[in-house]
Amino acid sequence: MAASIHISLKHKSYLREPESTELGRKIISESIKIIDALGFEQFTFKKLAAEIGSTEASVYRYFENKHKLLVYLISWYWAWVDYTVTFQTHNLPDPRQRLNKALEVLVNAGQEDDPNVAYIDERILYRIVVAESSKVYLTKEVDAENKEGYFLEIKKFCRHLAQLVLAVNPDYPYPHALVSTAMEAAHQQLYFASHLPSLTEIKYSQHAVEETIQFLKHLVYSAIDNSK
Amino acid sequence: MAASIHISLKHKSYLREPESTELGRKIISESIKIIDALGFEQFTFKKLAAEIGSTEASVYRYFENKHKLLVYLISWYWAWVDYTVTFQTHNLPDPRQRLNKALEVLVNAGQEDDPNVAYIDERILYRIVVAESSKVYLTKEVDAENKEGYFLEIKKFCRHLAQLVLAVNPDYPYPHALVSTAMEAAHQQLYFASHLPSLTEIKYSQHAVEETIQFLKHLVYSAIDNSK
DNA sequence: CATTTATGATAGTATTACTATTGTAATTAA
DNA sequence: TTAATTACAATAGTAATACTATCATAAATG
Repeated sequence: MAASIHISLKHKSYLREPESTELGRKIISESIKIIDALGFEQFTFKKLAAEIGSTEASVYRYFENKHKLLVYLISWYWAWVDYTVTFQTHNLPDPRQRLNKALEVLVNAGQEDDPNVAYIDERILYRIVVAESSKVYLTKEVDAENKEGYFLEIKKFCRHLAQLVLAVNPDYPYPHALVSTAMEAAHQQLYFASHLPSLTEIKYSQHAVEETIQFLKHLVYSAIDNSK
Repeated sequence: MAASIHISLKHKSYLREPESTELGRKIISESIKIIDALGFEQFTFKKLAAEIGSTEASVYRYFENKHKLLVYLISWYWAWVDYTVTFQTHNLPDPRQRLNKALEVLVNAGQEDDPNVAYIDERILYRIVVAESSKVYLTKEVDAENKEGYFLEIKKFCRHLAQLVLAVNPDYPYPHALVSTAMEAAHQQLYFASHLPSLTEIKYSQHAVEETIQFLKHLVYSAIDNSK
């Protein structure tokens, strides 16, 4: 198990920093469990407050609304994945090895003993990311929230992956489009495997993650190696 | 302009068939406009009823809730795209030509004079599909709704595209995963181009559609042609 | 020791997401 | 032609949601 780390976000989707207080950390850890159990639509601050033995009003002192809490969780996740990829590719000399490892982390994140944080269960958070993450930007407020910097972490990770792609082939013309597609596909294919299996060849089993990695690697390298 | 067509769905996301009455058709056409204008979260049956000069209770006789109305709209869209692809590829002899055309329709749908239906504005519906379609299956009810057949249309179109892929190369191992990825990517890349431009090379302009088609064709054919 | 800060307790509001009932005009069936 | 069905509008009402506001108090800080 890696040493304890601290992930800090570049924006303020929160009103008060949740990492800094006991109540704040309970809000994070318990909201992860409830969103996973009920889905984001059925998740309310009232249910959360009841679960942590606090009140709605107290939760509202940390986050303006549940959407901003989701933004926080998803941003935290991308910052954490970015850190994990940096960490895991650190000593790999070959660009292909680095991209391989990055894709493995992208699909596998939350399954292994990556760097972790005590009050966040990355495995459950990963399920939330798979099922709920597109809801953070598929709203009418996307442009305003983008200006506030709410998507800096996902953009940073996208840039990071795109650089790994360009290190393999500097002539590939769509590095960001390719990796943003792969980032979404990683989660979607796992979701399809367990809920809409006729949309994918990936089988819902203990090998789903490996199959998804295989699919993504084939997709990504076929595209990269087929340029110039 | 193609002859008027009738799209009928295989499931009953509705309580009463909206195509069969004046009020039903008004519910469909006006809900498309309001969801596009306000986003799905801000859309309510009360606002819809006010706009069409009816009442909430009357709208509830057609759809149990707004989620099922969205399921109806998105299902209708996929059935319509499937029909359009069938129509447009009908006389093309070469498998690559057919797959090309299918990808063009996928990205372009709603921009051209495809087969249409009087009370549905396909261009506006297309914007809804881009921004809201993943919300139909990213819910806790996905398995129950899948059993009800709510996703038959998207699955059918996925199967259709996968067959076109296999006609090009029968040895490609992930036809469904590839086309479900492409279906999502088509919409996502257009959305990113206009709201999160650093996630893609596609520029928000009158050429965004063409650039997306280029990207997708490169992605799909690289993968297909790199097998066996 | 004074004061700020964090939280809890409680109350209240507007909106949402419905359900139920009733009256009536238009269709359809006998 | 009349009787029965249906489609819809009008109205009322409920429980839950998504907040906002106020006040008291305990704990931390200066």
